[in-house]
Amino acid sequence: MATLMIGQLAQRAGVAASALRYYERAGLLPPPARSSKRRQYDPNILGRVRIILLARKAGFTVSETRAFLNRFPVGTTPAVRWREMAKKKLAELDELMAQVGQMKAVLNASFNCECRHLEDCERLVAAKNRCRIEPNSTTTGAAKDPLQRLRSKRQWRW
Amino acid sequence: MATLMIGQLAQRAGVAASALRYYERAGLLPPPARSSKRRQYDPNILGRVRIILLARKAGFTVSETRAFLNRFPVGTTPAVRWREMAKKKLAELDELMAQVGQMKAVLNASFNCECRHLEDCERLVAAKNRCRIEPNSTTTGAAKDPLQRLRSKRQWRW
DNA sequence: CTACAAGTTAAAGCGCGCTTCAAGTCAAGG
DNA sequence: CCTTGACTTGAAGCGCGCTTTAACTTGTAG
Repeated sequence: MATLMIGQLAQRAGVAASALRYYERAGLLPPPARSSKRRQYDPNILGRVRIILLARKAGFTVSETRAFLNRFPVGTTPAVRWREMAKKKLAELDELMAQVGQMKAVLNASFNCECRHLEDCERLVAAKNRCRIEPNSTTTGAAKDPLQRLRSKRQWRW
Repeated sequence: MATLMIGQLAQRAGVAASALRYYERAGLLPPPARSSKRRQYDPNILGRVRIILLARKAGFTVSETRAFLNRFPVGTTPAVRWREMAKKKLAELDELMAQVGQMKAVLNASFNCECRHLEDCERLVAAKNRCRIEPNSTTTGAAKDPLQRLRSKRQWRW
C-alpha cells in the first residue's frame, strides 16, 4: 500500500520521471508492479534510486552503474565492489585532471608574441620561426577527450 | 607553385583530411584555390592550421576558435585576444576541476558500510539511516557536465 | 459527460567534432 | 583503354544520457 506513482518517486528523488523510465530500460531499476499499466513503486525503491544517483554523481557511466548494481558475485559486499570500481574511476579522473592541466598550460604559454595581425603569426608558425606561440611543441593534434559542445550543415559566410 | 593537396596538408599538420574540410565548412579555414575542383593550398596555410590545432588543444570549441581567428576588431593583437579568451577558458577549466574534485570526494567517501547485500544499503538509505553511504548529503541529482559515454533501445534482461 | 492531469509507448532529437559512406570526378601510369 | 588512387560532395553516423514529441489510455474531479 501507499505505493508511489512515477511522478512522486521522481519528485522525492529529485530526478525527472523520464530518467526513471530510462534507468528501467537500461537495467538500473527493476520493472515495478503495475496498476492499470501505471508503474506502482514500493517506497523502498527510493533507496535504490538514491544509490544510482550517487553513482552517477561519482562519475560512473550508466553501464558501470549497472555493473555495480546487478548482484555482485557472492561474497563481495557493496563496499568492496564500490572500492574496486572507485579505484579505476579515480585513475580516470586523474588522467582527466592531467589533461586539463595541459590545457591550462597551453592557455598560459601561447601567443606571447608581438604580432599585430594573425597573419604574421601564421607565417611565422608556418616557417617554423616559433613566434613564441607554442608552449613546448608536441603539436600532435587537438585534445580528444575533455570538454565538448555547427551542426547546421550550412557553410560559414566569409 | 608547389601548392599542397588536402592530403598533403593533412599529413604535415598531423590531422585528417576530413577534419580540414570540416574546418573549412565551419569557417576556421578559408576556402582555398582549386585546380579542377581539387583544393590547392598555399603552404603558408599550414601556419593557420597549426594555430587552429593549438586552440583546440587549449580547450577552445570550434566556434570559439572561429571567433578567435576571424579578424579581431582593429587594434587588438592576437596576443591580446588570446589572453582575453584564455581567461574565460581558464575559469571554465577551474570549474571542471572543481567538479572532478567533488567526484573524487564522492568516490572516496561512499559505501563505508558493512552491509552484506546491496538491498540492505537500499533499505537504510530509503529509511534515511545513512548507512554511511553518502558523503555530505546534497544529493541533488547526478553530475551534469563532466565525463560522458545503451542506445540499443532494447530492454535490459533481468 | 466533459475536462484535465498524469500516465503509457516507441521513436526521434540534442550537443559536438569529426568520421564514414555512397556515388561520382579527375589525372597519371601501364 | 583501363586501373588506381586521391580527390569531390551531401548526408548520415557515432557516443552518452537523457529529454522531447506524438499519439494514446486511464483515473479523478467537477
